[in-house]
Amino acid sequence: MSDAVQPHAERIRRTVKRFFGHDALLPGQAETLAAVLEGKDVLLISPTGSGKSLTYQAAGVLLEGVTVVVSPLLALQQDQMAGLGERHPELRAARLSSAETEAQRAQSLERARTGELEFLFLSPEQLGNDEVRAAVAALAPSLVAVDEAHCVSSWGHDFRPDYFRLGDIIAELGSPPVIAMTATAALPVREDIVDRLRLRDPQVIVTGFERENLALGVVRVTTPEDQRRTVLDLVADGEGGTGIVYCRTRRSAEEYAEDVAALGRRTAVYHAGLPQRRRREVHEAFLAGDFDIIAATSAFGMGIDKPDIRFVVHAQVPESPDTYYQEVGRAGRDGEPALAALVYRSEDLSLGRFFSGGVPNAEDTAAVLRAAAAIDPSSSGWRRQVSDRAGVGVRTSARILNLAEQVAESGGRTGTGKRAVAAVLERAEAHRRLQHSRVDMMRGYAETTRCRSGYLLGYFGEPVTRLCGICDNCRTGVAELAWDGAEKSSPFTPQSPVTHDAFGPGVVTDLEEDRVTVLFEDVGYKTLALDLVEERSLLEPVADSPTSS
DNA sequence: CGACACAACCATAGGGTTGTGTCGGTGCTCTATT
Repeated sequence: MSDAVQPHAERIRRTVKRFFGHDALLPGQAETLAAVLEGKDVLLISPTGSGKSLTYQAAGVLLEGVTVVVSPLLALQQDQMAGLGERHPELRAARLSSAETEAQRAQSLERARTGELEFLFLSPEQLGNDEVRAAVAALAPSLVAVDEAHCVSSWGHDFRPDYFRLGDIIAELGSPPVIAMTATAALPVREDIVDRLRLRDPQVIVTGFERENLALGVVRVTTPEDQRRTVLDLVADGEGGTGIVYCRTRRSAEEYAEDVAALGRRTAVYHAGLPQRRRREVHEAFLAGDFDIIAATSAFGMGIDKPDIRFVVHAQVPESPDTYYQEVGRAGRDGEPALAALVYRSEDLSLGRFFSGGVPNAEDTAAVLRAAAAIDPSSSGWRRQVSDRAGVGVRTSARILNLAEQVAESGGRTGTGKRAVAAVLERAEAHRRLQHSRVDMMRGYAETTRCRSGYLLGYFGEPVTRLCGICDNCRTGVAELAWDGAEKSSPFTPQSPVTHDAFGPGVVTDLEEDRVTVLFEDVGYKTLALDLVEERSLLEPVADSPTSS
């Protein structure tokens, strides 16, 4: 046990025993709780089912005062509150959302004021509302827990821009310690979380990434007919086990649901186009074991904590290893063997590029920057006013404002002129390049002859010390040919800074015998052949700065 | 970016080719009607 843990160990142990009935803590929990007691921020990266909820709950109990829990989905908030209510009725929780009436909301705030509530659940959008934020700030919360914190990065850039404002919001809540929790986060996602939540010198705690019971595999197909048959064969091979078929479009999910049902499995379709009620029904029936197979879009995911999912088949390749790992991570939580099969047609990669392609146009950007400069930022509903005045939709407008803020933070050009507009657009372009490079990394995964597990672990910045032995490449023996053991005779080291002639500064994310993958600040992930890099000395290690030694 | 629907085209019938347009994922919240 580390020195930081020691002074608090007894108190932590007693609290966890008394409130949650556990004698021992799981990996990462004690460190997280000790750090929070020291007033530090924590980024906790830990698989689902490893006790992340208990960690923030115990932290909330250890710290006097109300804990604000930021959670992305209303359904998830409901699950968490129900779990608390069932197991720990003495730990009172409430939430503020659009599902509560004005009277209920007032009552919850009142209960929080009198100290009756331990936990208050909110979406980032609620906290983005001026009045709600002021009311929560008046409670002087002692802790902010951000659940599913990867959403900051995956949604904050465009889909749910309020995620990008959480840093400012937490400051307005009085800057209490923050626990950000997620199951997976590659380097740029961690950076987004730390930057956007404004975590102060956070303790980054990573516990077990590898899923030893998950057999990864890829089936390469060329025609749509081939693809369809392969998916259905994989489901049929599932030997009666429970599984998910992930599809990229609602339509494809509908079609596969029909085809799979024809195999005689109890099947349902799930996507965001279904009525709310139906979605809840399917979700609950699946957890209860009343469906065998769900054909779904990416809408089916967070909150699916079912231990005995035996396989996850991707009918089309997703847009990034980040998404892929999240989705396959739902299989085999019980530790029994599980299968993750990707049916890969390279044409499907283009959909990933389309979905991550949008960059705001120059006219909208200029209009929003002008409107923002003309309206007093402290006036209520500023963002709404800016959007109205600029004549640009709220979401686009919010995104442009977020981009402009990032430009300002990094010392870029501000104001309303041509060069300020260009700086905003360049920022958006840089993000688009990162997204597209993630698609390239997904292609790399699908086409690699390496151990698949090793490829993903490397992508997520984890040390690769052995072959998984159960992925398709390991089983056919091709992975062994590429494997050169844990020792790498490369001039580069994982996680170390480098600089490239054309791509600029970056960080080494992964090493193979003959190539190196670098995450560049401006262009995202690039995998470079080592012989070429050495021959032309394209890539130079950057000496460690004195501060980091 | 690419799949798909639909229309126009050729030319004396209807099926293939080419061109044009549309659509594609993830959720919160607010507001006005039933």
